[in-house]
Amino acid sequence: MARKRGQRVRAILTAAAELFGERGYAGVSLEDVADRLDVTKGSLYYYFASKDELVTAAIETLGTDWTDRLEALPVAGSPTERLRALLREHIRIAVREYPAALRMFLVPDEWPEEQRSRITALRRRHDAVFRAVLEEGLRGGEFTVVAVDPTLQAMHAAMSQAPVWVHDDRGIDQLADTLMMLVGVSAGTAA
Amino acid sequence: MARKRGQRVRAILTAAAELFGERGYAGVSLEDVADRLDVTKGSLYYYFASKDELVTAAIETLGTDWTDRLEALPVAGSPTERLRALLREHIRIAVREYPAALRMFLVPDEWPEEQRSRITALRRRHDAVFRAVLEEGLRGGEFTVVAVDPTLQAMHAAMSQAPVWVHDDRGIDQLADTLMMLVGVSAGTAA
DNA sequence: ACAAACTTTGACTCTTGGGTCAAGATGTGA
DNA sequence: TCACATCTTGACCCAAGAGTCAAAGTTTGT
Repeated sequence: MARKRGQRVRAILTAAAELFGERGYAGVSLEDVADRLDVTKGSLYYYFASKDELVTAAIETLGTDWTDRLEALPVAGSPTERLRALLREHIRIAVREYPAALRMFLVPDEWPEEQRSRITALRRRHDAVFRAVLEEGLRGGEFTVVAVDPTLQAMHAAMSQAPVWVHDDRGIDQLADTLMMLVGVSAGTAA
Repeated sequence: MARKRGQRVRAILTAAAELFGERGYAGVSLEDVADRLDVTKGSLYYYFASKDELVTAAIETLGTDWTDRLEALPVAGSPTERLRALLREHIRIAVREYPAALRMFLVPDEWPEEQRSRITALRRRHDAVFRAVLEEGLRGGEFTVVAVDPTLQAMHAAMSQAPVWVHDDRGIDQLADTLMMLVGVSAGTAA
């Protein structure tokens, strides 16, 4: 009963996340979402009070899943190894599973105010995973950066757009290695 | 006569580029564009057959203008100096004038073939400016990269998203210096 | 001054999309 | 089987926005 409802909600959120990821907030109608689920628009309103609410929930689900998986990576190894593993995994998820999710996180200005702040919160948690490793590497002298924030922002920007031009494992590794340059670690270096 | 028409068209494209740059394709109506020019929507249809056509032309204007400005930068100096200048100028334009340009360049996926190829051509020309300096720096041993393409892609991704989190001159400089790390040049180094 | 060409208007059509809701369909439990 | 709760539907409302067009306004050349 309550479980069934949960599954239904989940299915809706998955469909919504895919579509909004592909075409952005204004580019997707609730009819589109309903069509993909083979139901009618009215049905969606039984579960969500508005388009905004649906979209917020969809982003939240996607963002939470994503961060969970990054946090689940092994904590062993040097900062260099761990950062590289994080980058690889992040790019892999982006490329393989949410190839179009980028627009969702990319375009906060377009979204209603309430949604914006929740996305920001998600991002912060996501960001913290990378920040922790980066700062550890800095303390240990393993990494060098101009400043922490722009470094993280640049990493995320590049990873978010990766699906546009990265398609195979080699591309994933190359991009991860390229981004390691941002912390002053060259590809050959096994610090 | 023909000149007058050209000026009018340019005025429309400028207004359109600004608006679409701010809020994206779906977020701007032709009424919005008309309002900014103190004319009515019908008037725009005298110059452009459709919203798509207007937007494509606006993107072309924006892209051409942008690349022109990068190409106009002084050619003197080492690759390091020139690349840094390019990055700074690019970020400055993105942050100050076309905060949502990225969005415009991402939309084309579903657009008609003709418009898409024009935009692709723009991108290639834009990319070539950076590629030339990067390759020169590599030949001279000044730069080190994992691979040229992911490096350029990462740079552009970061710069395109800069408007989201960069707001002042200090941020612009920091980001430019951060991106120099991608080619193996640390902030302090004046190669 | 006048006609021809050019430009702008505003009212109009049509479609799309967010949101509502009463009525029907499908369970679920006793 | 009956009653109650849980979905689902499809018709409907309303607003916004793309696109059209005849008529009015403005230039321009002669």
